[in-house]
Amino acid sequence: MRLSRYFLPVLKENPSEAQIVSHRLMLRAGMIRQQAAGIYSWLPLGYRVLKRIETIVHEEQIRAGHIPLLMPTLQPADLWRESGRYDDYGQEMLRIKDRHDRDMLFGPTNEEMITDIFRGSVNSYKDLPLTLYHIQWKFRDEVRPRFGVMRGREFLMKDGYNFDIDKDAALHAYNRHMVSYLRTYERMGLTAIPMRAASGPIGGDNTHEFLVLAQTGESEVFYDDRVVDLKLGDRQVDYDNRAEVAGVCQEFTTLYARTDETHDAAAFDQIPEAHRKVGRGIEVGQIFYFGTKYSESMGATVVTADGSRVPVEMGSHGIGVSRLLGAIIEASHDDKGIIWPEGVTPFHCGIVNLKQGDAATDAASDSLYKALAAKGLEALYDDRNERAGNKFATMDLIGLPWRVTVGPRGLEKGVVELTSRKTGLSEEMTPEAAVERLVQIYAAHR
RNA sequence: CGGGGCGUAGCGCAGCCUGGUAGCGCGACGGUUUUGGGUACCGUAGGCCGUAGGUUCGAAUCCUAUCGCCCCGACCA
Repeated sequence: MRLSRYFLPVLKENPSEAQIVSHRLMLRAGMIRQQAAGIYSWLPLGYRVLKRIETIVHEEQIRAGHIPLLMPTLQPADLWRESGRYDDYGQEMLRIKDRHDRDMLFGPTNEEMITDIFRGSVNSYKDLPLTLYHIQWKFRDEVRPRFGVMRGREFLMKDGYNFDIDKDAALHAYNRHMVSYLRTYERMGLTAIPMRAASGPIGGDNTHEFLVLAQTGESEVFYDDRVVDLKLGDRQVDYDNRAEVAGVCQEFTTLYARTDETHDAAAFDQIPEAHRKVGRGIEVGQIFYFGTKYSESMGATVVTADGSRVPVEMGSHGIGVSRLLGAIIEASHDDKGIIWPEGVTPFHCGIVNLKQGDAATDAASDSLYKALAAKGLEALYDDRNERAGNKFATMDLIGLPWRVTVGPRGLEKGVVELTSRKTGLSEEMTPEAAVERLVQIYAAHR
């Protein structure tokens, strides 16, 4: 993409309404624009990252054997009356009447609807196990939305629901989600720690929240800091192997890690003092096993091998997709701007043409741009007629992980400069070598 | 929902107390200059001063109401 033809309304100054760093940077980098309290438009740069995150979530869910579908944002109230949550949910649920005076609502979650879909088409144990999920906009009418997309009223969420024949199978689904979530966050360059949590109105007694450590987090967290070093890395997990999946979960949940809701001071004190940490975290996902809470109230049953009919065992699992943008920025930025991890960056690299209008630098920048495209790499080419300082500042602000600088000085020697946003270190090399290096870097993020 | 703050140009703000032709910086646009870290100069455009009502000869300014936004707390898959 040529910057001269793109829509990237960056701001030099901090908008006064934004208090925390991720919100400020998203506004300044031209990623979002607020339309009402807690409701945002996603401008092109923000939309790219959002789509990138969504893609990773999809890929990891599908890898785990889960099946995507798409349910609507608007739901009929009757479904919620059936589960009993229409009255329970309270003011957070946005209630709407249609022209025929029917009660509707903007979905804050989809347990009822997915259960309705399930019971309408699934009757036999032979159709299980089944895990369905979607990535769809939710609306929760928060009393006080804040922190930009971190606590918006409208937000994009992946929510999945497993249907299993018995508790063991359902707990395997729970574990499978934990592993797939760990992979998902790692691909985004995040360390998200599974922490035992409280289940709240959703019910059930088995639940973990995934928290990204950040000073601006809304939850207080207590943990053994050795959990931070746990990594899934390159290992291949067979998602159908119950013991293997359970083993990974065991590995990631044995060390103490809890939010203030479930904190146990006595257990915490058992941790060696050097590893005992209290901090704050951003919740970016949660998994639940809740058994037959919804299947019983809504009549979602299957016929078993012996001919009897039983309510299915269920769980639900969520990832805050739009919130992740804020969480990633909170975890990865400096005083100049955002630092995107390679896995979620809106463009693979930036190209800064230091002397726009100069025949040699224009030609070199242009051919570099095309060479990258030929290798499937998307560059944001700053071809504006601006000062170098302005171009560098823009690139730093929007946080592309790599920048190729093309200038007359370097071209005399036949080189361009490849700079890491994260370390700030630059290396001179031929344009061909720069392309090859970027190809290698991104090979690990395909 | 309780407490506090703020609505004036795209962004950041001054002016309000003490009523009298709406300003500054950045940005945008045109030009000159410049070109390896937000350059300099000249010029131009852009505002029902959130909205409605009131007081007054006269309201961005005083009064009332209302809408919106932000922060703290409470709340929160």
